[in-house]
Parts: sequence; C-alpha cells; structure tokens
Amino acid sequence: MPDAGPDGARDNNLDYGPLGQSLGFLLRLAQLRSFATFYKDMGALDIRPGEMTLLMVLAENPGVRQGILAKALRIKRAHMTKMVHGMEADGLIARTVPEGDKRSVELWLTEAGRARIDAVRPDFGRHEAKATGPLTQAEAAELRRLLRRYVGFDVPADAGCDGGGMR
Amino acid sequence: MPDAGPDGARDNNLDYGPLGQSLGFLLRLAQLRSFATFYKDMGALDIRPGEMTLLMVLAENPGVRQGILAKALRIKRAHMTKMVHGMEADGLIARTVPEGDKRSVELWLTEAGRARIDAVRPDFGRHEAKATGPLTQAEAAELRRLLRRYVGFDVPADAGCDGGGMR
DNA sequence: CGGATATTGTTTACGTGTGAACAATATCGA
DNA sequence: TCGATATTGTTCACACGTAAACAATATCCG
Repeated sequence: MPDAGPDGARDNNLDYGPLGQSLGFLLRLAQLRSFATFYKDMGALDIRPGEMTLLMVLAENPGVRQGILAKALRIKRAHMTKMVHGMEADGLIARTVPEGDKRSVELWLTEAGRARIDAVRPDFGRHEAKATGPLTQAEAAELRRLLRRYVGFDVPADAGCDGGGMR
Repeated sequence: MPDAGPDGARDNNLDYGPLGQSLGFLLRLAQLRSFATFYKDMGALDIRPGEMTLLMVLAENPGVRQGILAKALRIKRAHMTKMVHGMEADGLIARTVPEGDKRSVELWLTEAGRARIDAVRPDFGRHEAKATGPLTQAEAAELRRLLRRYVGFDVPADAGCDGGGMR
C-alpha cells in the first residue's frame, strides 16, 4: 500500500474534485474567509463577530427577549446565556425580568453598550464596504441576494424555520 | 398576545437592521443551514462534514501530505492531526512517512476507507442535488460561481491568500 | 562540515458552540 | 381549582477548532 501507485499527489496543488462544487464546502470556506477579514479589519477594536451581532441587533430591538434573539441569530439558548452574561459583566447590556412572564429575560443596551457600538460602527461600515474580496460590487450584491434567499429571508410564503423545499 | 407597544420588541419578529445585508452574517446563517441540511440528509450514515471532506479529497489525491491537506481545507495543522488520528483509529486512512522527508506524513485511503466513501457517495450526491433550499437550480449555480470567486478559486492571477481588492 | 534557521507534525491550554437534564414559571384542560 | 404539560433560561458534559510552545527533521550559508 505505501507505494504511490498512480504517483501520489505530493505537489502543493491539490485537486478538490467534486468538493469544489459542493455548496456546503464552498460556504464553509467563504465563512472562514469572511471571519478572517473581520478580524483583520476590526481586530484593533478587540471585538468578536458575535458581540458585534448582539450589539447591532439590540440597538435595533431594545427589550427583545433572550430566546427570541437566540432563535433569530440561530444560536442555541445555552450559548446565548453565556454570551449575555459575559456582556452583562462587561457592562454592555442589561437584563430585566418582565412582570408578565417571570421566566423570561429582556435585553437592553446600557449607556456603555451604546457608546461601544457607536465606537465600532464606522469601522464595521468600512469593513463591510470592502469585505467583498475579489468580487465586484454588482457580484457582491447578487451574492447577498442569493444568500438572503437561501437562508429564507426573502422567500415569499411561509417556509417557516425549515422550508426545506427542494423545488 | 401582549402587544409590543411603542418600545420593547417583544414580538416574535426581530428587525435585523443593517445586519441583514452583512455578507459575514449572511454567510454564517447560510453555513448553519447548510450543515443542518447535511446532518438531516446524511445523519443516518453517521458521518460528519469534516470526515466526508477528508475522504473525498483523499480519494482524489492519494498520498497527499498532511500539511498540504490542512492548508487546502483551511483548517489548522493541530486540528488536522486530531482528525487524521481519529480516522486512522477507525481504519479509514493510513499514514506513511516518506523516505525523502521524515518529518512529513502522507495520507492514503485504506480499503475500508474506499468502501466507506463508496457507501456514502450516493447519499452525498442526492444531498448536494437537493441542498439548494428555496433556490432554483440556476440560482444555485450562480451562488456556487460567486462563492468560488469569493474564496479565490477562480480568480485569474495571484491574489494569493488575501487579495483584498475592493474594486 | 556545522551552526543558525525553517518546516512539519504533535501536544497542551483554551475559546466557541451544542445537547441533555434541570428548576422555575406559565398555560392548558378536566 | 389543580394536576399535567409546555416554555424559558441555566448548568454541565462534551465536540469542534485555534494559538502557542515544542521535538524532530530539513535546509541554508558561512
């Protein structure tokens, strides 16, 4: 077995084969590149993508319930608990228990949280503007449109959480 | 129905704000959906995306060096070590140290590994064919094309690891 | 040659995210 | 009303992936 047979692929160029057309594989690579770009552009501000997301969505939805937020961001409630506690410890967000339902928790930006997002927003804007890599602006716009459709943002009817339609 | 009132986004519909146009955020959601579909379609075969990827790429590149593989799949060598040792323990792949460079390791599919990939390939093909969610086939093809460009597969010249061009 | 430097895979410590079990609270139905 | 059931957030154990330090080997250059 150790013999290369049809001569092993010892060169530096690897053949992806059918994987190179796999949507899942391409999405994984794309996300890795996207995150790397984020850290390169925002690294100096010491902010993680998850924190950025939470701040932005809380700025738009003050008082949103923790579970709703987790569902919208597609992360599990267990993990949301950790993030929220961490950011509360950092003084960025506040948690309140509403009168109507003592199980739940509502989330709000603190003054420091609002200051934080105001501080990072410009850099995030610049990052987003140039985060299209080798794509033209038109291609980036089309990519965003297709991704929105793929994740179910712009699908016409219900399709709920798991449309799964294969058309 | 507590009625959200003027403040407090207590309803179940959350406003994503500018995040809804963020390429990074959309890519994250898309990858989550893609992986979920993978597990739904392939779950019965008890195979993870990483294992699938390794088997497929080793089928195309017998004898590839471990580090080359890690670089191509954009995972760190440390993690590659773990995966490879695990799959070797499962009898799916074999590791050989070449004469020319005793530091490196070459990877090969075992007979069991080839059997394994032959067993899962049909399901993977079916999965890929229908994994386009609400997208039409034409849209899915365009999405793949744009992702390939974004991750640098089809870029003409160098652009290396970090083209960063903003065009 | 032979010492400085680089590369390769491994180990260890750690961060991020999930699944399952759980306690507290809310809601539904006889 | 009150017992059964569902929901909400939390905790714990664990998978996945990374960063940094490391040992072994290879390469470069005086």
